[in-house]
Amino acid sequence: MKAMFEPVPARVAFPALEQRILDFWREHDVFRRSVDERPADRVFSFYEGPPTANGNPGIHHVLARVFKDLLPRYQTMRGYRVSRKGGWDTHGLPVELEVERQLGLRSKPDIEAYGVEAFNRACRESVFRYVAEWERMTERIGFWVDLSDAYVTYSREYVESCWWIFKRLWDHGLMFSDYRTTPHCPRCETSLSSHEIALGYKEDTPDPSVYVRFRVPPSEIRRVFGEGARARLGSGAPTALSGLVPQGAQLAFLAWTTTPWTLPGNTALAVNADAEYALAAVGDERILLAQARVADVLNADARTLAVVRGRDLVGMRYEPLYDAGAWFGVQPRVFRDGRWQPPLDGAPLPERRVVAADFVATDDGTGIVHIAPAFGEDDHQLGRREGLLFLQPVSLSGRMIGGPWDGAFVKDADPAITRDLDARGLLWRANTIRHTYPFCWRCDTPVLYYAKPSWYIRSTAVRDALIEGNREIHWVPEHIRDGRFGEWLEGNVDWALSRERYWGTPLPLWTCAACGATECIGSYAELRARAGTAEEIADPHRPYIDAVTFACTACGATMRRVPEVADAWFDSGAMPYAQWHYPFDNAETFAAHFPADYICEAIDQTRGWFYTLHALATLLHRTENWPASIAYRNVICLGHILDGDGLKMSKSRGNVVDPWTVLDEHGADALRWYLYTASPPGNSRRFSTELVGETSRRFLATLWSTYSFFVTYANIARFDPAAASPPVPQRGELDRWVLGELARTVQLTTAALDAYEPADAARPIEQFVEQLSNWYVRRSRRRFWKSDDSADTQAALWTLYECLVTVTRLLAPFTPFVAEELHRNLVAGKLPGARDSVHLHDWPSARSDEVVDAPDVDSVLAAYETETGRVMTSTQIAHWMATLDDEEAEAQEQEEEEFRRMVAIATAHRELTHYVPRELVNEQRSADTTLVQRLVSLGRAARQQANVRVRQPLAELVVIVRTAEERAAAERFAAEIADELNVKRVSVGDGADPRLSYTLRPNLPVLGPRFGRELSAVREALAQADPAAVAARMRAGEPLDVPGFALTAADVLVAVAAAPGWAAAEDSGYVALLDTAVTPELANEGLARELVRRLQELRREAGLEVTDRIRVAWQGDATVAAAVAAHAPYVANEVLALELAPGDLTALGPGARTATATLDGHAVTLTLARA
RNA sequence: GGGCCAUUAGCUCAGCUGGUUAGAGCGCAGUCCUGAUAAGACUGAGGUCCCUGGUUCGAAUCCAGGAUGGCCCA
Repeated sequence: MKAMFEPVPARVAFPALEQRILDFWREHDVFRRSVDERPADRVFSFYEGPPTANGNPGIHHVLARVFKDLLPRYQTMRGYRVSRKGGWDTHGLPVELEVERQLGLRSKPDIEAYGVEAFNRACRESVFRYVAEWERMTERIGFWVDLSDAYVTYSREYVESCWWIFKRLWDHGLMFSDYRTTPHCPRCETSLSSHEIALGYKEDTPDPSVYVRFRVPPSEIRRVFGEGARARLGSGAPTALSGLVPQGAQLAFLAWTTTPWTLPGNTALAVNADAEYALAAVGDERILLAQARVADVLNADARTLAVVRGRDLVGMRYEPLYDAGAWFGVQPRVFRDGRWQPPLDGAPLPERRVVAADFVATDDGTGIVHIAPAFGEDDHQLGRREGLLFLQPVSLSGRMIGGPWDGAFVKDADPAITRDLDARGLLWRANTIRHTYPFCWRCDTPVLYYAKPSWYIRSTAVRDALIEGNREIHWVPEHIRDGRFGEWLEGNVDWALSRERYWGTPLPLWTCAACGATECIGSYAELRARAGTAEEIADPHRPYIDAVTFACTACGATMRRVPEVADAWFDSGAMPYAQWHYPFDNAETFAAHFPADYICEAIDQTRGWFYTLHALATLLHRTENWPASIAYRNVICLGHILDGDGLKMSKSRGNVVDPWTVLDEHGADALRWYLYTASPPGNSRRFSTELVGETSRRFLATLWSTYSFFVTYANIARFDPAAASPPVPQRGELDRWVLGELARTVQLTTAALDAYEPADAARPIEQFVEQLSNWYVRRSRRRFWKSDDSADTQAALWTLYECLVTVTRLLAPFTPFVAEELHRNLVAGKLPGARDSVHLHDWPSARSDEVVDAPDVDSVLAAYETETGRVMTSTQIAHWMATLDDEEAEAQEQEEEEFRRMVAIATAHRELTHYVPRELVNEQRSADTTLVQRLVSLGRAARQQANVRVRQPLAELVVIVRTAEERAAAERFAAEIADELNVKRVSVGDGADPRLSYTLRPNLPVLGPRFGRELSAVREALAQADPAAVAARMRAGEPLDVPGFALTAADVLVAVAAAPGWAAAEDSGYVALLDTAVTPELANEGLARELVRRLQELRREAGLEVTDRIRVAWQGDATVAAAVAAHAPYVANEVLALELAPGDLTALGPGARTATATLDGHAVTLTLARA
């Protein structure tokens, strides 16, 4: 007869197993079926944050993808349809940089010379360079995502959806252009948005730290410090300043900067109006700087001559470090009426002067800030407010324009400028500081702050809505919501959108050079109509789109597209709409999937994708009656993977672990399980291949060996899962215990997954498998294969089967491969209604089924439809049951009838709604088992102390527990403890035992609240009391005799220890006392067990099957003979011997196997042969 | 300079709202058990619960300050 289950080897190579499962999924189209079989009107929406495929995937990508995979698999099993549309992020600087490297281009002029058309073609070809690697990794780790239908951000349709968004924002005044200071990458020659800047900060960056003199001209010295000049001191008393700067002495403001290259652009100095500034004398020279900085900045011999307020310095003029005219090719500009414009013809340029600004602090530098409106953000604002001169002697590529260092990169000009100032006596001090400075997150070039025109999205207009919407988002970990993300939203600034680049979504803005009019185009049809062309827009990218022009409606001149493309983050934020080409297509699909129920990325996306999704959803919500103001409801924000030294893995550090080394060695399930269980998802985690291997051995191998054990004995016992299972109440105590643990595991795991806490969901499974293997199976071993009671064997097999099948379902989202393997052998084809894949089944539900007499399913379904007019599928029933908990059921009493009916249906469909009755959860039973395990553990410890092996039977074990309930439990489970510890009798001691000594400890949780401050006195009194007497009164239930305090048994804890002569182990008040005396009778029995063990070993050495019967011959001394004589039936039964005879070694004929051994000090020769 | 997170055994991590003697897995040492046998169990060594104050009868836990690391922002 063919075995019910395929035999399972005790060891397995998981990577090879996983390959077979992958083949199975592919051949049987399991992923697609798992989606399509779920009702189309029950959508769980998942958004894939698009990765870029122009680099090799690393272990951190695996991390994100396995967490992305988990919840869609789970929700599918909960009855939802979870379509998983893949996506690829294809635009942006990373792609351009890669292509520049390939083509040997070094700058934008190089690209222009090479040709934008060819360049963009190369970009398009390069974005999928590693796509095969990505697909291979994605499939290998079991991330189910539909890459065949992935959205591609460069596609014509995707770009058009982006245009539609731009148009909506434009129409509602949410896009604008302004001349502003933005972080600028001089190599990429484009702006970086604030979230990009956030990616590139580097700590400990060395930069020059220079203190520079800004000389005050003699005329100005005379004006301020000459005859009759006055300034207010801190006290307010007027003090004559005249004479403090002698005739002919030099006077200078001292300012500090870390960017000498901005000094040629200096047009003002800023002071804090309220701060105190010192006029200090250093030799003959006079220096002005913040009073608070004098000690740090000036030499020790400097003297403070006077102190004035910053506001007294405002308006003072100083000499330019470099004359505006010295910079050939640089056009001076001015701020007039708050706007940046060319100077009026013939009008003098604004003079360099001192201005007041709130941002000036006096805790570093000199309290006097060098202002270059062409560079810093604060400087630019100040220039606008104060009408300052604007000089920008630096090109967009970061090179000096004109002057002595024409063409030098600014960072290279720093030392030259410093030397020049030194030579001219203008340098006070120069050295190097280390601070945090932003670098371009892609090309690692230091970012320059640089004023230039840019396009913006007015996200500040919806700042409150962004914050409001964020409250509705469930963040894991929770602190991100109000912490990192919330604070980011609070400090929201307008989104600098434009990039002066090539390979990106072109901004659909056309401007008229003649009159300045701007139009935004929202679709290709609109553009064709506007341009009056019948020709389709085949490719919306540059340069083709730049060629489309049309006449300005205002003045009739030609309108041309602005040169910029969009920040690629805009593309990613647009994916909820653009992935479906909404609103041009798929309006229903979009509506069904917006907002996402779940997204998941690493924490570095807080200012990236998490933000752009949220920002665009909020902005679009502003423009119309949008379905929802948030783009996602639940988000798991993953911590980074760190290397063994706790450093972030990154390509630039070269410490990236190749996922394939882990996958090939330990397999995807081990890696997945490790990532889920190692730490909560938000924590950063150290990673090593060894840790994954440990997971594999500890968890997967344990599960596998339990599974292998089951299959071995189920086949022997002809177990048939299609037969009727024995009712749980008729099974053994151990069975009911393990099923209770199982039900609790289902509850815990389900609740944790519903809360988006994968680690909390996985850990109970791990604990359950451990208990299943190391307690249930171990305790039940004999029941499986040597039971005289076939009903008991069946009960054990059924229980283990149910546990394994349910664990398989629970594991399906976590470790989809091994779950599938077990399902394929244990369930598929073995049960009516069983599916060929575990991933097509429903999630186990832990709820009650009151209705036992289930009517025919079809008739119930029909009746349900007739009565309610609604159609119910079995999947829906399963979901309904899984989500409805008791409270809800009570609250919906009016639906009781409907509930009952559905329970009936679900019960009839038991193979679909895999079902673990929650009544099985029995806290008492769980606690009892924990107690038994604890006492057994103590018993082993006692044996260890006495140095008596477990195989040697002993007469008695006395256990002592702490409470009456535990006492009852210990008595009830005495036989089990005796069996596990190989003792003849287990008794429960009461502490009065003379073999014990006592110690008393106060029960602090009880006493603390009652006595508070007096507690130490109580302790003292207790320490003085006679422990044995107190213990005696406690047992008697009398008030305790502790002077001064009325204490009862509940107030005191008694610990006991063994008196000499007994082996004892104690832990937390639990005691195991072992009678270590070995009588000749016990020794005899111990020897018999030694014989069994040696014979079993011999069976295995002989390669016998588990069920083979044997004949045994033995030789030994009188002691051995006595042992055999006393225990022959036992020995024969244990080793399946039909014959157990003393004597001749060769009597058993050829094929016999012989071994000699010294057992318990007695020489024995054993021979066995197949019967 | 600011924010968030972390800091518990050699390593990776638990430790709930304060309460008895702070735990697990791995590693190490030893012992044992076993038709689950290249598994498993037990015992042991290994801890300043990052530091300093405070609150409290009592702090790994709460509060304040600091240190170190990671991330983020300026």
